[in-house]
Amino acid sequence: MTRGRPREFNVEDALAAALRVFWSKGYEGASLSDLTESMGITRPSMYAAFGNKESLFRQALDLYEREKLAYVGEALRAPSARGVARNLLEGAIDTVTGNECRGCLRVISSVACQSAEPSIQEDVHRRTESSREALIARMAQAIEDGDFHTPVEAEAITRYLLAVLQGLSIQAGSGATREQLQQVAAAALAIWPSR
Amino acid sequence: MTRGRPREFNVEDALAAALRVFWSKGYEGASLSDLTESMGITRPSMYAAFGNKESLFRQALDLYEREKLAYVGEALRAPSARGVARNLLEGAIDTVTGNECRGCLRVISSVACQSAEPSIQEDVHRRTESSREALIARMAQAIEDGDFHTPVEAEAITRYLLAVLQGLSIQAGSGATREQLQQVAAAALAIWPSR
DNA sequence: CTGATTATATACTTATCAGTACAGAACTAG
DNA sequence: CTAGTTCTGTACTGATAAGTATATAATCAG
Repeated sequence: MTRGRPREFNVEDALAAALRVFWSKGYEGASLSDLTESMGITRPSMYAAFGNKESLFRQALDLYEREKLAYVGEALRAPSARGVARNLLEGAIDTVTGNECRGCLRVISSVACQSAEPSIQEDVHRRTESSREALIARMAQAIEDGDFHTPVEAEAITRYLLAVLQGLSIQAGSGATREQLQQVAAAALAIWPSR
Repeated sequence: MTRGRPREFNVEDALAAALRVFWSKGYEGASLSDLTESMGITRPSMYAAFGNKESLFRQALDLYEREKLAYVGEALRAPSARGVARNLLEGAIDTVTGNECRGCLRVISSVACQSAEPSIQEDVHRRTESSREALIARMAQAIEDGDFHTPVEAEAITRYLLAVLQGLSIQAGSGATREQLQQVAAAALAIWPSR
């Protein structure tokens, strides 16, 4: 029951193109001209389909989390804290080096939106915090399970692991190769203090 | 022997003000109006004293490295790899939480200059690489000294430590407290594989 | 075929960007 | 004092930013 002239472009494809632009240039660095050119649509079509630049960015973040951060939820289901850490490290390396854009869009956004509208910063912050809470809960369970050789606090070990993962994103964005990042992950896992 | 009308502002103070603006907003997020307002000078005065926005940014980076990254050079002179790691972690926490701006300007710049002029990206990249080379050399020495309990490669352990440090910067920028970051550092040091 | 509806393309709006022209002000050299 | 030099403030430049008005094109309901 669609009335009126039908849309001539595919919304998902256009959103995927916008995601690539935001991923490589950041929210503020991506101009509407950059975006609409990559999306293959005109400016009014973008506004009609996605609202405005901020809304387009949020929808691109949603797509990113659905398509590129799915590994996080799976990683948490590993049977041990070591398995969680290994899965997260491997998944992060895949994501930050396995696409045409380097680095993690969430990490990029948490840094590169410092001068953007507060609503954008809050959105990015909320997403980051929600993942951290989930990882803290998983680590608390691992502590209860007796996974750790040494006494650790759930938040501290979580923030430590997140720091390594964030560092992988930074280094990927600065040109580190997949092999170099795999050595980092191997070093981190070699000293990881749990089963 | 200065001829002509004397400058009415202090160049170092103005540069320090510009540094704070770049630090909090990034290179592209900092507009000339933001900069000159914080510096307390007019636009032509800025251009006369510093050249242009890019040159101002480079000089601000120079000032940042002189004043805020001095701890890196000192940290490398610790007698053991563990001492180097501890000093770098402590120095990083001081720098990323001890100023009115949060995070490390170098890390911020390596992410937030993705859509800036290539010459800026190259400058930031070169500075980052130079620090990494120095740390790799120090770790190679530590390996030769027999500091490490387990076999490690200098570049891998360097990139691992840098990843933790970069993660501290990201988390500071996202609102983590000094105490939270100190727990991360403590966790990293507790499992650090050398004397 | 007609009318309502929705999408498209062109061309516009206002605001802001980095950078500068120019006139006048403040100093030194003589 | 005057002449030369350098800095300051106002007001501008052209380019680009995000967002939109308007006319037209393509569909559906009747």
